[in-house]
Amino acid sequence: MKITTWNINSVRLRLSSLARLITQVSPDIICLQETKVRDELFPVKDVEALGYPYQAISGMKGYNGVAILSKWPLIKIKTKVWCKKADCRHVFATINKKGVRPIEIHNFYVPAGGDIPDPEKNIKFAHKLQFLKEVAKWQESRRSSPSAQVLVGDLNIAPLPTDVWSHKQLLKEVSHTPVETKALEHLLLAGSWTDAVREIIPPEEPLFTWWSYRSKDYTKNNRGRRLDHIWITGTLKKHISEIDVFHATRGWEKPSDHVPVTITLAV
DNA sequence: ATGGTCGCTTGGCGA
Repeated sequence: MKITTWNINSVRLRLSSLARLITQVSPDIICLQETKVRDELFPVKDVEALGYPYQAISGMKGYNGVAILSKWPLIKIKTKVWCKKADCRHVFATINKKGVRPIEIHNFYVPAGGDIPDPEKNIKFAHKLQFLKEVAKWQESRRSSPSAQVLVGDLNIAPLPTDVWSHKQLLKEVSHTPVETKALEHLLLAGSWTDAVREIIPPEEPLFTWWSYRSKDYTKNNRGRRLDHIWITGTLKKHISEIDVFHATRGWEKPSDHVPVTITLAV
């Protein structure tokens, strides 16, 4: 089972990129973030034609939006409201493929948090921390639920020193501040998750999934960050067969600033 | 230290 997560930054603008990704990676499940489209306008038919008839979508006009596209039936589709905002940042469902045990999959788009890493001065940063706190609390309360779970998404935090181009220079930048990386660690522990990507790619090795648009040539200084994650529960740990960060998309025409990350599970 | 670029919409916000 191949599961891909990708912050696509507008699903309508990048349908052809999605098609190209599918040709090259052929995932069973694709989790998108920043779809930026209301559900009524989601390109359901186009996505069906690409081979994904089962879709769990949660979108709004202009901002945010998440979607799970699947080759296999999705059951128990749900969304959650966090921080009392119905801002389409979390959709989850159970993958119900014949002959495979059900896997619950969570797709998150964590608030980016603005520019100033101080919750007193920056309401967006306060929102980000509150969001992580609420999700962690929820995870603690449902520890006994499905044993096979996957959590993916744009978590907007690069936790390890090797998840950013310069640990030292980014310690005061939103996405890599200690308060955020601690909050993410707390969430990871709260749900008893394993960082599947770092199980395969050694933590010593720099690894990025996002490069800012605000640079002429992203390859030149390689100033990236690992903001996109795949976490799994313990029972799936022994089934990881591959992790792929599909860097190529960042060099495509009209790229998203994030690249897809894929896990292959031998289930 | 600052500004740099996108996408959704057409002025300005969010990333």
